[in-house]
Amino acid sequence: MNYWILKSEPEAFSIDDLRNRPHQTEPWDGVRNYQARNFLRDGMQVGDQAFFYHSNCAVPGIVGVMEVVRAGYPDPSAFDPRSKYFDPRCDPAKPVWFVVDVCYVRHTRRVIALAELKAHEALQDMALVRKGNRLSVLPLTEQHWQTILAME
DNA sequence: GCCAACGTTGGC
DNA sequence: GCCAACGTTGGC
Repeated sequence: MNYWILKSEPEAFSIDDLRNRPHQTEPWDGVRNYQARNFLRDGMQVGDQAFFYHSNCAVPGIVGVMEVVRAGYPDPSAFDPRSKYFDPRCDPAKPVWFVVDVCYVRHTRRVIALAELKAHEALQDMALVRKGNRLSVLPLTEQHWQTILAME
């Protein structure tokens, strides 16, 4: 069992959007960063738990919990000319970008704001709170996971 | 809207 | 392989 943080701008795709999807499940698409891609392709497994993080909004922070229900497979949006994530350099025979399917589990009881995460002593070594971090897919230790859950 | 951080691109 | 230019992310 692994733990993750997945970031999304709520104006593009929010925790409510995920809850409202058929089967409350959605491919986590559009990731175009190689390090994040590696986590999607090689790291994430069915049953892994992930926090949903709202970025680039009034109160950035953790808003919910998801579960990985399908492990890494090629990101269809990379091959779709109508998608905003279309990557014309990509060959379906040699996929570069990957997704996992995530399923909505629940909202956290409240937004656990980035400012609180930054202030928590036990989370100082978490990648999310380190300066300049821009990765949209981040691994978490089980200790970080439990610490954050206890902040609800 | 500003800007720091960081990734990517492409000339050389 | 270096590095300047440029684009993007995302907090504030």
